[in-house]
Amino acid sequence: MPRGSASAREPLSRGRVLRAAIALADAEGIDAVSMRRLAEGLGVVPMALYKHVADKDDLLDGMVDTLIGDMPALQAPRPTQWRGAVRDTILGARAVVAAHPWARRAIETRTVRTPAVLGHMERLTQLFLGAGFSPDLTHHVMHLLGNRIWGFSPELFNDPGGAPSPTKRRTSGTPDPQDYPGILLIAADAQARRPGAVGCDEDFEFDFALGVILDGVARLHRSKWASDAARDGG
Amino acid sequence: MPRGSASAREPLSRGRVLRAAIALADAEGIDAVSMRRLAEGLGVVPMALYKHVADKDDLLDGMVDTLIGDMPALQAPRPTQWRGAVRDTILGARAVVAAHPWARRAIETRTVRTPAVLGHMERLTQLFLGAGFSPDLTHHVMHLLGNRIWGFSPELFNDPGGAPSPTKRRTSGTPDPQDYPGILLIAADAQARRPGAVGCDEDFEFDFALGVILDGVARLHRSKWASDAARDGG
DNA sequence: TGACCGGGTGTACATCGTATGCCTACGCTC
DNA sequence: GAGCGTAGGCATACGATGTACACCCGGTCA
Repeated sequence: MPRGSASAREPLSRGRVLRAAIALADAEGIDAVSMRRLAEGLGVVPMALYKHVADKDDLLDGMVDTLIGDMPALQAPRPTQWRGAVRDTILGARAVVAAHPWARRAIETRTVRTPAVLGHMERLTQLFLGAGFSPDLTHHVMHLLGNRIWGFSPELFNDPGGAPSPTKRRTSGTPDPQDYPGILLIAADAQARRPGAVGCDEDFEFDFALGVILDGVARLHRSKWASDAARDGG
Repeated sequence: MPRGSASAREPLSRGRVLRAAIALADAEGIDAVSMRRLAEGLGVVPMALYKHVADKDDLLDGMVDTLIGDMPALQAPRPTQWRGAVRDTILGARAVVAAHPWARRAIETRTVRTPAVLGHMERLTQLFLGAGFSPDLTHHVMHLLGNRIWGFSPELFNDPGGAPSPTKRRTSGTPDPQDYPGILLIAADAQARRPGAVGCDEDFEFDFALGVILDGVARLHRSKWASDAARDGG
């Protein structure tokens, strides 16, 4: 009865819920995604969502999963091209994550491994194995890449999220820049190299770091690190 | 009146609040740290905490800050020893973080840079600058290290936190291991190398990754990467 | 003496996730 | 068609959380 018009509202589904949640997070940030706000946007009562989603954790997992499901998959590259293929795969992931500012934090906080997440990890793993990397080295390389496989690295100097309101943070004294001459020096240097820019060039930093890592990996691979059976105590 | 004994309770202070919060997090996990639980443990009403802490974010910031303040600072090393000094500094941080399981997640989610955080970053920065790294290269190296400066890297394969209760996660189907042969292969290989072990050898993976990164950095430094003025378009 | 003020108290509110039970419409079998 | 299980949306309610706001008490200082 309270339902203004009993029109043929298309029924909910897990996919529709997840897509609505992603849209809401895109529009208003991840903190705006509460079961109540989400249900409201779908013209439905909050508890209705629980027919399609186990709980809020499952919702977040689903959001991350559908997002990562959108990441492009490359055609099988030639084994000699593994370096470029890895870079392309990771930069493709980076593009997807960059389009959804909430995704970085969401991926970091998720704990379970959903199919799309595993699929992305599997593709990268196959690139290394296909290039002749040993399973052992491949394993270590995946750890070495860490969250960089998702196309992001922690923001060391920038502040993610909104600007810290100036009225807050009164209890802990604001640190004095003069106490950190080294940081000040590299900040000034960066500023001089990119006049007018705010913050660091995250895209450059990411590609730089990825390059250093893949160079190191390539060197290990060439040195037949993989074929040495006994490398540590175990 | 409700205060059982009006004994001379030692007054609260920011330090006492933060130490109590850390102890609570150590004992029962970070989720147990609510303003109410914390106040209860201190024999005080919840709102009393707000006289020493701006809000819950400030509390978390303070916890991280005092924790990082405990990290050991090395004596100034000789410039030729920068690699070992960096490694020791980071492994020292790792030891502190490892002693407080909640710290990893807490550090990741914090956004503001508190004095102790900046101090740790400053010390590392100085190690590179002192070894003759250019400010530019030092800057990139700090980004390259990322969260690894805190002594942890994302857990790719393990599940942090409590075991996922088997009754949950019913909505999204559990993935079939057979769909991920590459991951399965490296997991089986790791299992064969360390029979009876559960999960990955995080300590080894961390040191391995740190070694690859520092090797790459050393090579860049030796190749006088820093002295090339024009390296990209900008 | 009286004003101030640092610090602890009490009450109250908005918001959140979600347990539980009900109600309705559809599709199945007999 | 009669009976009925089931999927999906609804209504209510509970406990927990962060924190705004007003108060009050004991000291210090003019």
